[in-house]
Amino acid sequence: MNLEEVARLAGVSRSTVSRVVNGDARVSVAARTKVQGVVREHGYHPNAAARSLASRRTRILGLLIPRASGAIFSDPFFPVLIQGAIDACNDADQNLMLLMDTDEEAPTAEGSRLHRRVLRGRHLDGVAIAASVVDDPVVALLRKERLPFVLIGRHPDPDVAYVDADNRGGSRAAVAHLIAHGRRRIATVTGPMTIRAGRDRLDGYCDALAAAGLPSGPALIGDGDFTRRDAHRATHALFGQPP
Amino acid sequence: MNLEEVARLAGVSRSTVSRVVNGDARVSVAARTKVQGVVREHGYHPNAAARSLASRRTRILGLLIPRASGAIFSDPFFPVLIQGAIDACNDADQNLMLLMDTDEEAPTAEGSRLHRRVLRGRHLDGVAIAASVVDDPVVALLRKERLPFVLIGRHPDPDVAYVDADNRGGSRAAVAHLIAHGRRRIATVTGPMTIRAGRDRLDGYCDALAAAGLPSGPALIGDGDFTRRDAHRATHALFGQPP
DNA sequence: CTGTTAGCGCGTTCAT
DNA sequence: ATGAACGCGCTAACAG
Repeated sequence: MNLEEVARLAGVSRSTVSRVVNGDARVSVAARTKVQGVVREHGYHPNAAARSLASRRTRILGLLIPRASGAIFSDPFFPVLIQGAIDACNDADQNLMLLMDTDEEAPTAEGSRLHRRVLRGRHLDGVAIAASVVDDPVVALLRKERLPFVLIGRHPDPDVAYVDADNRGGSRAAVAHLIAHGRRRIATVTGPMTIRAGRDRLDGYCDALAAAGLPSGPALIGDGDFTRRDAHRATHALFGQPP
Repeated sequence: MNLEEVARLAGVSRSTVSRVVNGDARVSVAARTKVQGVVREHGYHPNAAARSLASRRTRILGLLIPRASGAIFSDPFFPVLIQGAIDACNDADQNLMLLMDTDEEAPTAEGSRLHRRVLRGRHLDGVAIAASVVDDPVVALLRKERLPFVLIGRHPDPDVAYVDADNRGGSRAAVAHLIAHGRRRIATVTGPMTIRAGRDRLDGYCDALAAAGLPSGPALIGDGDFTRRDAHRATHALFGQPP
């Protein structure tokens, strides 16, 4: 069952069927009704490949996930991220392709096998990149290929689009909330200081304390690494208890 | 840059280039070398959509994930599953599309919007279904559409392909290991008895105890629900301690 | 508002 | 071993 057949059965041309299927307004009510009937009756559904070939859009978005450090396992952020990406795609009638490099294959300047297969094959309309390192070669590659992309997490280059949480502001707000409720001795467990989000959250904590004229200091700051386990340990340490 | 251009630059026909790209043996060494040179030099890569349209294969496999109960967040199994699926796809030069129904849209007999868009659009070569309920309507739908699929988790219908862990055997082996190391009073924390894997693991536990002539009983069996939190609670309860 | 006409880029016979 | 020719199913001008 394809456009041609539907057209024949409905007594119109392929173009008209295509217009109906794609919600083009320039179709008479009669023709539209007729076509919709045939479509429903025969369960017609457009072929994705043909559509992509003709329209030059795949309706597929990529989500590139780093393999490094098995982050996808330990960091509870990833399930949330993935679910969010799926939901957003569903809302936009797009599909989500999950991308991750092979074990041995760190991305190089020429691009990995994954890169060649997916990114260069014009398999995607665009790609979101989770947790890339700042000098990730993938940025340069995607640019050269003019494939739209967005980084998840701040990027220094002003020409690179990114989305990020307001880590500093959020942290500041959280601490300000405690202060507003009368707390005067507020501790924090940080993330790694090598990671932007870690620094920003600590900065926000310091912002709020400074604004309220409250003290901080090493005794109130525990080192964490964004894992549950380490947060547990660091919190016990802050309270002067064994873990 | 497409087949046509590569052919022109290499002084051969499109067919020959296609053969080289697809690893067809029936090409002279001279032609092959020449074509490969042009391909590398100009960074040619076949267009996925055109390829799919002509070959009727997309090189995309789907992984259908249930939305129910936010399992993707709480169950550590999903990140592992996803990573495994990606790796397997990479190894087979396939791509992975992640599928999940919208919030409001439980799968019905006619199929959800997701279903229509992806499954019927012949967007996939096949699909793996994670944690479907036994009477999931998706099974009947996929069958009717002749889209290859496999369930993750046992399914009663003998005509339905599935993969599953040997829950009973694994559980039995674990308990037998403890017994072999001299333990005589062995407790377990179960999963929900409404779930096949939960029952099977409890059965395996009982198998091993019975084989060794060791006792079990309510005092040694804690009720869990596969969440970390509940396992924690149940374990404390088994030891007669507050959680 | 509708139909006709060209492609989109590639796989695949079928001759040669 | 190679090339010509057709078709995959659809979108997008264009003309009417």
